[in-house]
Amino acid sequence: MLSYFRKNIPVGIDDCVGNESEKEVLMMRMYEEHEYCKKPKEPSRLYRIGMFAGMNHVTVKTLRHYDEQGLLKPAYVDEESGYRYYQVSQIADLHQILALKNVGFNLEEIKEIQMGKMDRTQLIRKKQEILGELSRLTDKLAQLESYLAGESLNLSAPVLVKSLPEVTVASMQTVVKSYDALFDAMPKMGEEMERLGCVCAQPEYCFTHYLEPGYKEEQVRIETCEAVTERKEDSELIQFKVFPEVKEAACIFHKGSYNDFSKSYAVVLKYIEENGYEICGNIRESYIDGVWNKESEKEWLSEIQIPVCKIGRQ
Amino acid sequence: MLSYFRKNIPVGIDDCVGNESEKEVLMMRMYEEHEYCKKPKEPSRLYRIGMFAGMNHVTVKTLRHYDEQGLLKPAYVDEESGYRYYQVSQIADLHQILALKNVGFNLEEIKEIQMGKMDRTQLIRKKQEILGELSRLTDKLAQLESYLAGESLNLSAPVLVKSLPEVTVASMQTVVKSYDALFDAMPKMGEEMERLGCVCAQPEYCFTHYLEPGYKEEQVRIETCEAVTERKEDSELIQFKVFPEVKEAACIFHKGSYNDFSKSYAVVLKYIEENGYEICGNIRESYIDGVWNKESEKEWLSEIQIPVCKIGRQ
DNA sequence: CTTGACTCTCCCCTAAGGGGAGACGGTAGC
DNA sequence: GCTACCGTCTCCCCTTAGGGGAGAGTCAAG
Repeated sequence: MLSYFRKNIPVGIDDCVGNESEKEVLMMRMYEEHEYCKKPKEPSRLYRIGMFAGMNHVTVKTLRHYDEQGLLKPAYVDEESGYRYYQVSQIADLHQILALKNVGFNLEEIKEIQMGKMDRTQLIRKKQEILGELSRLTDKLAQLESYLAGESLNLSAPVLVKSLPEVTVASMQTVVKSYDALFDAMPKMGEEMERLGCVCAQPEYCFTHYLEPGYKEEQVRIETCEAVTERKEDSELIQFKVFPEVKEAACIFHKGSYNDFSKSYAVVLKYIEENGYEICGNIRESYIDGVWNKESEKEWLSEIQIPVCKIGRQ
Repeated sequence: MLSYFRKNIPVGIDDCVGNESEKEVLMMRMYEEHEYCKKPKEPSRLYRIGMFAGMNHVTVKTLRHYDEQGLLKPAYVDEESGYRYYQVSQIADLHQILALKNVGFNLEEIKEIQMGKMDRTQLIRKKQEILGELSRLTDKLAQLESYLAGESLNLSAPVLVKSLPEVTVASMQTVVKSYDALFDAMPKMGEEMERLGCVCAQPEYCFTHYLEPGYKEEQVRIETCEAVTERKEDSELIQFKVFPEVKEAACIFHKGSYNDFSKSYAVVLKYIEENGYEICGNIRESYIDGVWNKESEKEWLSEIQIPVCKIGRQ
């Protein structure tokens, strides 16, 4: 505590300077000689920005930015050179800013805190924010893990959880002997829809709705649906119905022949399990490209949509 | 699957168009009539950007951005109007982009993945990234909790963990009867340093180093240190030494009389405990503003620095 | 032909600074 | 007093993943 001797150095310029006399006092202090220090002209209690930055492990740019934002004004700014001079006691203020930034507050919020507009509720709100971010991040991690577990297989056909909007459809229930017979009834349905004056919705959305959960080898009860712009009169073959919105559905695109559907099912079901979801609705298979517009089976495209919800979150 | 009938629609334009014949084919398909749909001029397999965006729960801006970045080029762009047209099969590509984004990849990385520059190591690196972010976030949470626990007390004098750089000091060991006698030996030390030709380091750093851990009421062995530019010859009173860098030190600023030091100690020690640190070095008290330059005790400023390390991380 | 809904490009904006250019300021050595 | 060198100033552009809007052109329906 050698500076102990310097009792008679003029003091009291804690507030930011504004007039000439204050400036003079500050400059006097800057050039005051230490009792024994051999660098008499080095400012002793006022530091230029580079030194102040170095003392506090921050960059010059950062200090200038805080000055601009009004978070930490230098104790004194030379009018002609524009040089910023900082006091040692401002370390504490900077310290506070850095600590608040560490907790996740942004500069705007920190400024409000400085102005005293800070209460418990804001701290709690920030805590909620962090918790939310934390859960989002753990979700990401789980998905990444599932990618890592499944090799690159599911990188080209990834699972995405999205919502399915409400949709009005023309539907036709059938029981097909096997999955192969799935498309047999379709021509009839097309004719019937044309007869009833149906207009297809845009974008087109044509899918098979599996009416029973689980996998059965035969006697599969399904519903063939096509989105339409409005309900028409029900006929013997066709009923109109509205599917309510599905908040979350795990979806995967399947490219290629329908014989390989099981692979895509494996991927999406694994995803559901590994990411803490459970199936909470009947599965839809949406047909996008197929024999009607693609010559090669390899170009066929479908989407499997499985309504899910997070376990425990009902 | 009503579009089943449309077997004879020209196909095979999966690649992005470039020449005139391809364009014509595409436009043909756009204006193709459905068998039964009543909006014959509505494009059937090509969608404009708004529709394509709506189908996929993304914004138009996003699609345009992906186009610019080369992540998802529209299947066809009208040369005169500049309109972007998307194919249904591109939903799968968009799907992949969104899924990768969900896992935390940025657009640049996604582009690399699309180009096949993707291997397991990158997935693992991304996982490490997420884990790091996760631990940073839990740290934030812990600090926030400690703020919440301590009311607003420590918001004005927050604890910050930072590094202390290597420093060369002149030191003088003494045993003081009580903390009150701490400053008694200082004038002597100042004179001696002057005699030895010491030059104070800039910025000034003058502190008491407590040589024994724990708190003792009397017979405190301390070391008074002042940073200097270079070593000089040791004298009977003064030795020169180099403090190595301290990687992590929990620091707190203390404003006001030294009688209240215990309060600041309480705050910082609580912080250390609550944030999973432990003390791993001797405590320093750095004196910044004091009786030598401030009239009012309220303006005195000191900093308590406690070397710490994360428990378990050595 | 008009209207309204869509789309285009172009420009500026975000948070917290980073990087650099060109011009001064301050100090040290000669 | 001159020069070299470092520190600092302001000003400008850049980062991500798009958002907002202006002004102009397009598309389909009445």
